[in-house]
Amino acid sequence: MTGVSQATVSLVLNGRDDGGVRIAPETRERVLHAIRATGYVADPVARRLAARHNRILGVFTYEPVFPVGTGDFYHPFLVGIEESAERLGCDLLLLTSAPVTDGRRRIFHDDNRLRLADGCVLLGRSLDQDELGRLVAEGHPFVSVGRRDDAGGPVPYVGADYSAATAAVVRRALDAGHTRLAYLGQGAGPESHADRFAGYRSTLDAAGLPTRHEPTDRSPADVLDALLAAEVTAVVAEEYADGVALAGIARDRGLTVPADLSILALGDPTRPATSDLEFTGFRIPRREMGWQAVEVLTGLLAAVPHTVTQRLLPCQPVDGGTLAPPRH
Amino acid sequence: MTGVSQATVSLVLNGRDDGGVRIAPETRERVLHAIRATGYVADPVARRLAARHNRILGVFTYEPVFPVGTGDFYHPFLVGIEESAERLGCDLLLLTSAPVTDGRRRIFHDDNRLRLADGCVLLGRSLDQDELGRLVAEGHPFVSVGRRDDAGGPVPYVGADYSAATAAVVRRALDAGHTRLAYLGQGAGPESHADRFAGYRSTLDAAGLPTRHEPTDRSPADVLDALLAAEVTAVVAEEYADGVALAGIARDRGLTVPADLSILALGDPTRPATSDLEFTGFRIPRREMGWQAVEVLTGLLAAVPHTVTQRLLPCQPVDGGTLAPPRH
DNA sequence: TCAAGGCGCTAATACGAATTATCACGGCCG
DNA sequence: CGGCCGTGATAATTCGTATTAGCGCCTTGA
Repeated sequence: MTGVSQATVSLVLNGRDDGGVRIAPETRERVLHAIRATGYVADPVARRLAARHNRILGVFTYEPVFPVGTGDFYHPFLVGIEESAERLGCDLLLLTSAPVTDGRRRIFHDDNRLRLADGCVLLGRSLDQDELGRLVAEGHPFVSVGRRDDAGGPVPYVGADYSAATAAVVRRALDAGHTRLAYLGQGAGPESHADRFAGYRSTLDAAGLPTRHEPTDRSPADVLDALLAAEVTAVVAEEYADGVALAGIARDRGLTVPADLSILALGDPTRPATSDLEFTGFRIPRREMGWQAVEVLTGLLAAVPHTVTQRLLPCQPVDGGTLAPPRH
Repeated sequence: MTGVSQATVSLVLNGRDDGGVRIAPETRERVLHAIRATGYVADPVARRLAARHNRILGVFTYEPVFPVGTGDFYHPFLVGIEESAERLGCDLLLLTSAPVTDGRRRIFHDDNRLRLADGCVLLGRSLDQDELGRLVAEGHPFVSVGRRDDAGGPVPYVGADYSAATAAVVRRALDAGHTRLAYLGQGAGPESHADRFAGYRSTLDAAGLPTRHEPTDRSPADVLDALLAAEVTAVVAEEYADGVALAGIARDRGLTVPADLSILALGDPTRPATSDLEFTGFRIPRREMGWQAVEVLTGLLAAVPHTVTQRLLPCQPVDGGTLAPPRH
């Protein structure tokens, strides 16, 4: 249309006028006019191949991206991620094609489109250690939402400070006069569980009080029996849903929460569970974690110096009504 | 590593053994071994450049993808889209980078990554007519979630049959004995509104009853006054939230819903609105619309013959408690 | 005896843009 | 008049893959 070469179009298209590049204003105008007339847009694929980046951020979740069963626990993270992406002019590639092998989604498979994106945000309660290690080893830029242990190298993350938040919850129970507290949950496995347990244990240790760990592989009724037998007066529940179940069975037995038993929830519900109780505990800054994850990732991509790539955000305390002084 | 050419690797990588392609089993094994050893994965960008498609579906929303303010009205659509995409082994590209110009997001801008995807799902109450026309004209494969009028050509869509669903709701009111019904809402503009109004009007026309259209640009109080003055006994509310507002003001005036006034809601809430009433009306098959949208799109892409590209799905009636026979 | 085809593989090319080295052309200087 | 420089543009190369037309040798059938 304009009689110029492909190179010239490229230069005009990208508004280049820096070092060494010179286009006569008249020519530039002619090309721009043709671009507008035809609505020409550079093929993003070819562009990416040549330029090595394309402002696309991958989002990989170990759970379905738009969850149904998990009661939308992950939704706020995605809201935050989207808001950041929009602000930064990035598109999001949801890696939904990852096949489920051996009961879990895998990032690396024989047609993964991971590298189509400049970098990647990882989401999920527990990330596969091998895959994480491989991401680190191969130098893929990525950020985990949620703290992760090293995997052959430091893992960039934006997590919630479960340890501090749990410690704060436990201290509130201590302040209320409790001396026999139990931790209800795994307390191990995913970092988020281990961190909570660490916060629980260290606070009680510091207070010189005994700890008690109640696993969740038994029925709530059995758990309650064990707790009562041990004269426990306050329980911190790793999972909101476990707290709800315990409260339910306690009520069935004629016990009142919190008068007879205080129950504290360490975070928002990850499994669907409804209760008319509002639990004392804390709220996870999920949206903010999404924001900052994208921030860290783009910082990584742009190699911005002094970017802190491991961040723990504080959780917001929730008063609720499930903590009361112990009976004597 | 194996001493073979790039072409051979490509052939082995893609498991080609069809027409004309022959690789010695021994060679194939050697290459496969090297691939496994190095964890080599073909660059999806280059692959796309050569193959012209990449199993990536674009998702463009005229509202934020992960909405907060709209009370997650769009969430179920996305759930359906994701489920289909996962089943089909497709990734989703959320076109979040679309800039907002003149108060609305635009698909076409000077760096749109639309063509990176094989096709595109469009979501939103009202799609820009010009952009829709351009998509049709340029032959971009796409599907709209929600029925759309032609835009210089037929628009592929998967919509809800608002017209039929509204007609059914109105007929229920007629069966209950109502003869003076009003339509509360725009009744025009987006296709979804126009369709509802068409269902309302045609049903009353067929019954030989008068129609009454109450716009929403006045306060609920004024609306209620007008309705009572006209001795209207049943109102169909285009928007759930408008129904809630009307019910609220009616209650303030000492009226009872539905004894004094029946209020029917034409679909799920699109704006946040809470009410202790469960409205009689219908439910939009949002998740299913998402499923089928992806189905239509992939049908379009694969040029599957006899694919119906314009589909209207039935809405599910909801009984609720806001319809009662009129007082005499 | 010879054309036709089978065999396993590779060289070359296409995909569409970004980038860089280089070109032709005047004008200016000494 | 030759050399130099600033101009404005382009040819050529690159990115990493998919695809195709052959390569030379050997077997087969007529």
